[in-house]
Amino acid sequence: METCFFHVFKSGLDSKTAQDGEDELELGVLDGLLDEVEEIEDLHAADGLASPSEDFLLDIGFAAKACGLGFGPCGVSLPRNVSCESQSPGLSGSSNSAVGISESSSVTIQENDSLNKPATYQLPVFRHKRRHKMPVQSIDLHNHNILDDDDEDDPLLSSMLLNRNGKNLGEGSKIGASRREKRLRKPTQRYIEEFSDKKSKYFKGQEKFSAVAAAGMKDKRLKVRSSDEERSMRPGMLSSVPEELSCETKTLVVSEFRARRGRPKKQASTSVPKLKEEVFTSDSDDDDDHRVKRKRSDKHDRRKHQRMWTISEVNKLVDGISEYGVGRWTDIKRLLFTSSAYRTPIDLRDKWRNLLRASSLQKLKKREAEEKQSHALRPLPKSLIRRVRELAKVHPYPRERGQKR
DNA sequence: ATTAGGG
DNA sequence: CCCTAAT
Repeated sequence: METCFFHVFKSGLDSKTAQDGEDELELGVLDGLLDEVEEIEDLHAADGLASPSEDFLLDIGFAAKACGLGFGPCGVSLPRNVSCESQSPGLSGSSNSAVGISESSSVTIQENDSLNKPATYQLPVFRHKRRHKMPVQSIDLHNHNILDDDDEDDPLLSSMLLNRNGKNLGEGSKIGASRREKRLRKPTQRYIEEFSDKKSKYFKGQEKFSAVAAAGMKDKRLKVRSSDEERSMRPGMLSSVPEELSCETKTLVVSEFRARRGRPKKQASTSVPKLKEEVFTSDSDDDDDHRVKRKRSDKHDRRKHQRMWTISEVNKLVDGISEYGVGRWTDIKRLLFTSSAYRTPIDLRDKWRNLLRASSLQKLKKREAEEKQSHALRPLPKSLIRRVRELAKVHPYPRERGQKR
């Protein structure tokens, strides 16, 4: 079974990377299509050390390992790969875009659906309860399951996740119960807040774990919210954590309610009546849509939700700027970032600003000792930086062009 | 509605 | 990232 996946995926990736190696522009063009695949490819482009097949081998290794260990989720890990694999050929093949992604993604989920039953590992008591209640909220629950698997087996985490699921059940219908049930019924909006907070804190404390996970098993799905942690990671790893992937998939799956989540538009969604589904999606999702709820918590930490800019994204941005010019951010967003719901035009501009700063900064610093440290801060490939610098020369950008001493 | 600039 | 002022 694995071999099959491996074969297809490898071939797809290989062709992909081959193109990449040949022409840099090609990459830019292809970038517009898919993020997930590109993520991988760019990773290779960036560190140039790991070969695609090697990387994937690790992935498979992980999947196999998970299966061997008797974790239910193997059914989940694999389809994951399937999704990737099914996308790459389409990508190299023709100019399909968001549609293609959506299709393959949904397929992935469906596959999960069928294979997913054993996905509840480490769920002693709740497992039964959950199965009883499964019928109605099947979709949502499955989402959770996927998440659970993604987050690896962790006592604390899984317990938290458990509570999450439990909460859903509680809301779906009252369940009779034991001591634990006490916890289950409680979780209200308040709890949700608490949870998200705890979650981020927890992750901060677990740098080692995540690092190991990212490096050891190359678990691309391991999602990290706290930006601090990501910054502290080494460049290679950093680029190997495509947050978009999981989010994209999720978003597509729940596309029904997906109207506009998170920040994309901030004006409209304030006084919209909340559907019951929304409750679920809100907790099934990450901290993204917390802002919508207008609570104190999101009031003071504004940049709570941040997505790391992957090199592929930066690439796209630079391409867009060189194509349409500086200042045409809406266009760039529309044409090159259609697949990513987040990343508003403003974000693009901000990123560009930062890029300029970074490039000019790097130009000034030539010390090797500095380079070591700075290397950790910016995994940006030289070619990219070069392009940024060129664009910086051509396009005058207020403030930044002035070259702060 | 978009963009520039600043926090 | 977020917010605000200016277009």
